[in-house]
Amino acid sequence: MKIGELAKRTDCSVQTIRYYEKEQLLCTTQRSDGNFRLYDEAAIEQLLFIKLCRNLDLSLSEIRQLLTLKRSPGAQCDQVNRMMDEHIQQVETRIQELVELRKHLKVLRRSCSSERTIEQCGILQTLTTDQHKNR
Amino acid sequence: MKIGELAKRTDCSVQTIRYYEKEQLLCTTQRSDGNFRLYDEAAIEQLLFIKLCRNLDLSLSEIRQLLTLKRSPGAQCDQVNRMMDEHIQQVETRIQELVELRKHLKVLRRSCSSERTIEQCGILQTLTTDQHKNR
DNA sequence: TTTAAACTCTATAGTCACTATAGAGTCAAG
DNA sequence: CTTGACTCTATAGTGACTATAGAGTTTAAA
Repeated sequence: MKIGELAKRTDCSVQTIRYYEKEQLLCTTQRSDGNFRLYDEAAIEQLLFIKLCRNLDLSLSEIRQLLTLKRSPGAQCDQVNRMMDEHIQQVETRIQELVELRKHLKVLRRSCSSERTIEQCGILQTLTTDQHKNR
Repeated sequence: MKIGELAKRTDCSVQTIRYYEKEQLLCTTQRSDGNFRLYDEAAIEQLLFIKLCRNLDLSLSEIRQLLTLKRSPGAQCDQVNRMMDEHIQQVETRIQELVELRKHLKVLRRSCSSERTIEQCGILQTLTTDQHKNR
């Protein structure tokens, strides 16, 4: 299977696959006579695993760690658990930040209506006034 | 006031100030004999305005638009309102995504406990099994 | 007065996870 | 044998900075 078919079967772009290889998330593969990458079914598995992790917003570095761990089945899985806990914490924090942000944005948005000129614009006025609070 | 003092008074790094100048968020300033940038109080105002907008997660491009609008006080402020509405929508969407993600992560995390080996690791097992669902 | 420290300058590279492009080579069908 | 679809490598771009190198400027102390 050449890279194009792998891309199609995993719904991943060709460039991304090459990028993952460079980043050591996929092993270097056999090459054909014409220097084309050749993949087997295991490559599909590996790539789908990576995609799944990316959907969970894990970084490539985190995924690299997981892949390494997968290769030592006897080790304790504390490290996997710790990574997940940290990751969940990061997501929690980001949600909190965004909820706060949304609140601010809505307050700000309510301070203006469409019929005004820039000069009267409640949003710009609020922003301009708030500058001074930040000093 | 030289760039270092401006940085201190706005709690902004020197590099960031130079970056904003390059990106046309701050005007080019007078220079001293030794080619140092010289700022006045208005620069503080402008920079604080930018910081405030960045805290609202507005992009530099959005902020550039706001700054341009601020300079034409007679114009209608529809554009400001529209930008804010779009921005709020983006934040909403991202919050929804992250809430979904958090749910997935928590389910996944509950599938494992610390005393297991990698081989028994519920997280890795789930991820490895889920691969197949995605095909 | 020298010299050292602290500041400033420009230009460039790095971050992350890709995406896009150029320019060249490979391969199968018609 | 040529066309078109594919593949290869290498490089640059994204956004909003951060970090570095190597040079010049200014201020204060020795």
